[in-house]
Amino acid sequence: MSDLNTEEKILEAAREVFIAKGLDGARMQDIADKAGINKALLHYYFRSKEMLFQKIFLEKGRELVQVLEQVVGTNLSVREILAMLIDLESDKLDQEPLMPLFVISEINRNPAKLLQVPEIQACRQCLKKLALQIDLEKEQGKIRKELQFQDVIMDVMSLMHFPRIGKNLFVEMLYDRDKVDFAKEVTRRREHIKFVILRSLEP
Amino acid sequence: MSDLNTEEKILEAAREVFIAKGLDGARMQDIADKAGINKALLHYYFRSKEMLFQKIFLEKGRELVQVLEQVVGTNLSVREILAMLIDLESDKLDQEPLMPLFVISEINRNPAKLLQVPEIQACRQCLKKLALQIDLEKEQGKIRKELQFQDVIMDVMSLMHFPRIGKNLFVEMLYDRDKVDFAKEVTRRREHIKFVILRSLEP
DNA sequence: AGTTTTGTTAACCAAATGGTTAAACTTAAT
DNA sequence: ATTAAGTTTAACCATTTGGTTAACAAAACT
Repeated sequence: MSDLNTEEKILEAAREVFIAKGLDGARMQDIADKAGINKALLHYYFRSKEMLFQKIFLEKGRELVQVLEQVVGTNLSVREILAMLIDLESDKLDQEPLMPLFVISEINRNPAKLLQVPEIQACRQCLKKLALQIDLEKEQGKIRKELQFQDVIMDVMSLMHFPRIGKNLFVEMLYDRDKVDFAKEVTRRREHIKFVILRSLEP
Repeated sequence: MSDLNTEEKILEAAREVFIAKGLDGARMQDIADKAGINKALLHYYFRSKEMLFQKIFLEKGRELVQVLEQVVGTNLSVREILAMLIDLESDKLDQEPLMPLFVISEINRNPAKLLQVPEIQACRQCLKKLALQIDLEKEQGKIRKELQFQDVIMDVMSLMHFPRIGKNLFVEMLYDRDKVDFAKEVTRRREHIKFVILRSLEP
């Protein structure tokens, strides 16, 4: 942390605190402490809590749809796209598993924020392409006719994100709290998710 | 609201405010206003914000695992149990789609809270029964051998909860914001989820 | 009817919190 | 060396917020 310039130190601390506590729970003093600087510097660099928060929220909002956008942009088959999506998204989530919970929580507190992430509209466009590709493969008999592309996307996102954001609950309910290595379980689930998703495509 | 006694009015208002804003974002004054009473009455009935919150959190924590516990307690086949779980849980979530987001967010802010919901331990026991039933049906060749019971549970919960808590994001990304009836989409998805889950069991 | 208990309110309080200010320190240009 | 600009800090301020108090009202009890 100490080898970063002040602005980056603040941003890194803000990421941690906002993601862990949310906008309401985050304290400017905590961010300053974690960054190892005086609280007034936060305002010197970012004017207000709201503006600092906005920086982080937009950044993480983008990240949330980035992989999806990236992977749909390729010219692969639907099955290849989905498998790639699962792998890349998993890699990213392993770094910051609670990031989607942060973004979704904040969107629910104030849905208008969502519209300030233009990448979501861009992603929308990309997804239309995927919808076409799915229609095509339906015609070719490769994908079951009843499948809606919205469902596939929601399925993949759900299966990847929800176990991570609900980690504590699932560890307590489904595993032996002291013995389980949940990170390993999540890694193992990659193949399971691919299996479930790809099977759901079969005609 | 006005036909309830004061204590129930407070609890109902607290449910709404805590679920919408979380512990940190909730204001005692907002709860009092929504209940139509003086703020001091909140403390008269529940001593502190923390204690009022605890009441709601425990109640909702219980509700989150209640259906699972109830349905696993029956003597049905695994497929019947899962189909029933999806139907009952959907009915409940239609009433309060953001409740799981509330519980999970608060658990992440303070994981120790989780241990104060004894129903989760009870649920744990019930799930062992389901695990045995799954093993049995694996022996009988009804379920694919590689399937782990933890995965089925996480799959069902994920597919049901995540689209609801991410509603705003999904509507923006996948649908025509102005035209879509997301409630209808969620209802339609019931059958889709059953399909995906039941297919994932097939040997 | 009178008295005690329970319920309810307005006014108030102390702590926390986001934000400001003015001075001090650092760096680089002149 | 002097100045000017940018950076950093301690002290301070105003507001919000959870919580308290004391007086008042309404039941419940005698």
